[in-house]
Parts: sequence; C-alpha cells; structure tokens
Amino acid sequence: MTNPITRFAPSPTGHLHIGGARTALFCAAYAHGHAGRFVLRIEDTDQKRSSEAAARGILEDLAWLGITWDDGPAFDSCGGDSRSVGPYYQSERLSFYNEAFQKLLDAGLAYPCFETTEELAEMRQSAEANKQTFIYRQRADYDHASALKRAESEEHVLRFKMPAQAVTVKDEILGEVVFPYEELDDLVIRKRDGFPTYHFAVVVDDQAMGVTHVIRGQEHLNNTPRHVALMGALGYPVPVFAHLPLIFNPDGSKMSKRDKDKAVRAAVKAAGDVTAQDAGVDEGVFAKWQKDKTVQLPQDKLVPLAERLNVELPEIEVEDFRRSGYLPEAVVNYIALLGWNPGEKVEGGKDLERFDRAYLDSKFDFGRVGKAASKFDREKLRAFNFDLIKSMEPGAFAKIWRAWAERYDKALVQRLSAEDMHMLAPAVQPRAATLSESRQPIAYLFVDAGTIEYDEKAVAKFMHKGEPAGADVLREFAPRLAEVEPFTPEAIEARLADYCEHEGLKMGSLAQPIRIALTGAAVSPPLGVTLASLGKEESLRRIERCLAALTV
RNA sequence: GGCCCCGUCGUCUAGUCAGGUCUAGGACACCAGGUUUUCAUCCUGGUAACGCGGGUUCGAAUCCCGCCGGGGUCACCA
Repeated sequence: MTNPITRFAPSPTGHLHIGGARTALFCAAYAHGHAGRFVLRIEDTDQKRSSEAAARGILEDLAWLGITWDDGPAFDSCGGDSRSVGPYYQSERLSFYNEAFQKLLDAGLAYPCFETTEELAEMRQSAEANKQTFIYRQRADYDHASALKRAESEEHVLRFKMPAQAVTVKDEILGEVVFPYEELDDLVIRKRDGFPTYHFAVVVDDQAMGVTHVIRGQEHLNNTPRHVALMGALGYPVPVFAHLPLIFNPDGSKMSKRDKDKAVRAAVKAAGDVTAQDAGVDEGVFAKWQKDKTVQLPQDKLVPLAERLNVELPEIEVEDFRRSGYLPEAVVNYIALLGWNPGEKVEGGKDLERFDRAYLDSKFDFGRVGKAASKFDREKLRAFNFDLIKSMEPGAFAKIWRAWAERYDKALVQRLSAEDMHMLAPAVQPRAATLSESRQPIAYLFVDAGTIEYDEKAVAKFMHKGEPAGADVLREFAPRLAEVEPFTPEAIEARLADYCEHEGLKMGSLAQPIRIALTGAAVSPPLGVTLASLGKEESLRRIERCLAALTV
C-alpha cells in the first residue's frame, strides 16, 4: 500500500472531544508516517445540530494540538484543496450525493419510502413487543416504478436495499468480523430534507476523496458492514478499516460532554439557592437544564457558573484541557498511549513512554493498537504535563504561562508583569503540574497584607521557640534586608546566607520566620523569589505588620 | 433483549499472533526512607495483576471450549 489517505470527519456540534482528538491524531500520524495525506472533512449534514462556530472551534482545537491536515478547510497553514477533491463541508457536497442516489435508484438498489416517523415508531414498538429486533425490509410487493412516481409529489426518504448476504469486515485491529444479513436493515440513505445520512455521505465522500484507510472509534464497528455493502452497490473499492478501542471515564462510563453539566448540576442542587440569574440564562432554560440530564448549558455560561460554585469541571473536550493548563505536547503524548504503545524499551528495561509527534508519526501502526477500551487517567496526564513544565527553560515557560493567562486568567496578567513571571518561573515550575495550578505556590501575591492570618502552630514553632526566638531574629534582620540592592532573588539569597553565617544562625531559624511574616504560613517558594516577587517595600511592610501582630 | 467487541497490578500497559528465558517487566498513583532553609522538585526502596472453570501439552498469561464480567450498537444523529 503506497501513499495512504486517511481522514478525520467530525460533526460540528461542539468542541472537539478528547476521544476524537486521539482518532485525529492517529489518522494524521498514520498518513504522515507513510508518506500519505490526512484529510479533514466536516460532517454537517445534521442541519439542526451543526454550527459554523463549532466547526471553527474544532479546527482551533486541532491546530492547538499541533495536528495538521493536508486537505480540508483552510485554517492557518492547514488545509486547502490541492488535490481538487473538495469542498470539505458535506453541506456543500449535495451534488455528489444526488448523483450517487440516482445511480442506486436507477439500479433499483435504492428505493423511496413513505412511512412517517410515527408509523416507524409503531412498527418498532410492535416488533419489540414480540421480543424481536425491528429490521426494516423492502416489502415483498414493493413496486419500484409506482414508488418513483409517487416520490415525485410526496415527501419521502430513500432507503438502501441491503443485499441478502452476510458481510465480513476486515479490520486491521480486530481481525475479521462477520455480520449476518439478518442484522442488516435497509437503512435510510437520504433524509426527508434531502440531505444524505451519515452512512451514505461518508461512503460517497471517502471514495471521492480517495480515502484508503478508515480509522475511527469502535462505536462505528456496527456501521461498517452497512458501509461495505453500500460501497459494493456503488462499485467502490473497500478501504482498509481500523477501529480504535474506546476511551472511558475512570468509573467506566463513557466520557461525555454532559459530564460537565452533570457536575455543575449536582453543585447547583447542593447549593440550593442558585438562580437562573446567577447562571446568566433564562428561567425556562435553567429549569429545563436542572431537570433534563440531556440538556447542556452553553460553555460560556457553564464555566463561570462552575467557578462561582467552586466546582472543578471534568475535562472532556480539548478546550477543557487547554483551559486547565495542559500543554498540547503532553496531551498528545498521553492520548497517543491510550490504546497504542510503541513497544520499545529504553535503558533499564523501562517502556518508552515519552515521545513527540515526529516519533509517533514514524512509529504508529495498527499492529500495536490494543483491542480493549481504556480509562482516561487524569493523574497520569497530569504527570506528563508536570514533567514537561519542569523541564522547560524558565523563559520559555514564562512565555506560555503568560499566553495561557491572557486567555484564561486575566487577573494573573494584571497582577504580574512579564518580567515578574519570568522571575517566578523557576519557583512555579516544580510546584504546578498544570498552568491553572500555577497560582497555588504564589498565592501570597494575591492576598492583601492587611488580611494575612498567621498559622498558630507555625508561629508557636518558629517565632516563639528557639534561642534567640524567631521573632527576634526577624526583627534584627529586617534592616539588613532593607539594604539589599538590587532586590533580586540572587542578591537576597546571598544576603540571607551571609547574615546567617555571621550570626551563627541556621538558615531555617531565619527563613521560617520570614515565610510566616510574608505569607502567614511556614511554606513558600525559595525565599529569594518570594521576597523579590513581593518587592522590598511590601516585604518590609509585611514583616513589620507581623512583628506588630505578634507582640500584641 | 438481538447482534458485535473486549477482559494482565487501582489506572495505562509490556509479554499473547511464532507456549518454556515470566518466582509476569515498566509508567502513573500510593506507601516508606534520603537530600533540601519550608513546601515542592530530585534520589532510593516497597505494596500491588494474568476474571473463573475445564481441557490440549512434559510445560499456558500465551492455544481451545464454557462461564462470568465490562462495553458498543440497534435513528430520517454522526
């Protein structure tokens, strides 16, 4: 097989799901690792649910992850139509589908049906009552010619006449899977509104775009025999299939966008007094959302509400991980390991787990994709992210940290200059596994000096005990601190060390009192950074206030 | 419920296709020590798994069968 063409075909109904991201990643990796092309196609045949904004969001999510596509919607340096097989929005490809419909219609392989949705529901129910699975089949006395005539004036759908034989799907990951004819119904291929169903559009488009390898989630396995049958009827070659194992929540449930609403809904219920106004939506919408598990609040309402209620939203979509402060490289590395692994050992007999895109592209193959579903372990992703953060140059970290904050934490940007963030970087990096955790080690910067409460135990241990007592050491040292110039972490550290040596003090006996004075507790980043980030004036003010508070 | 897929530490997995070198290896998490001016980082060590039952075989995590368990899918959504 030379020059494979893979494709990722999301429906634009929201941000990119993390599972979809993995599929896209593997599609891109396989294509790029085998001198092929990766196509991105937007499946917007569901007019009720699709939106242009969502489509754009998905492109952004992919671009952020660094997953680039060769053919598809133009975005940044991605996409374009150099092979002239576009357009890449299915809603703009109706003429292709109509041509294929006609072909099947002429051959009697597609036929109009006139049952209403209600009638079908009834048929389904009665089948169920008889403990049978409802399978739609063309009636024995079906008259094609008169149906075609009737279709000219009546609303109808088109169904595919399923050939009466079992279908074997050859899958690169699962092997051969046989589906008996009895399980395959005459599926709808054109909806009442004239749009093709997913099954039809995907087959026509994949053929038109030269797709050779269909890589998708295992939830599509049951659809595949239908697609294969359709391909046969249309005279298309059958591509290679590879169905990826599913990704679940840690509790085994399916990772769903609704999980986010679920978390907030529970918090709203627990709080008891949250109003529609608090949520920023209509009364009706809010009431419906509270009752109906399938209703979702818009992202821009849900996120602020979650923040107000102090709920941590589960990350489900790529955008969620981005907001939480994960680095795209970490996300990509982690999800690549969900269901796949390179099977390579490094020194010490350890599995090779950390790698970049180039490595993935060069090594990815279906032979090493597992069959079993995997659970999404945020702790491990977090560890990957943490490692990446720790290993960055402070300057580089400060840059991405600021870029992130500009998007998701405006207050941080207002409080800290780019220079501040650069100085803080070495202190923050080993203490924040994600960018959103970066506030924790420097929380002291965000409290007003006047409101600091001093931890009793710490005060007792470090301020009152000892000979001399910590408070006295601190009082003696304060003037020396005032002399430090410039007030940089290095200069401060040097002065500190100097002073301790001269006075015959242990570092801790001075360091801990300073920490308590500055932050209220005996925990903080290295003193040089802590002091410098606060600034000389503020540092001295806090020390003074602390000393005063202790003597009262 | 029908059909389909799956089943190694808590989690992700190596090992399974070509049965022995597997008293089952790694990673994350967890626990315990150590380094450090606190916290964190870092270093060292530890706990922990072949779902169950039958076969086949000198020998099974690896092959076969059954059971149990988990999941997917049954739309004019994708």
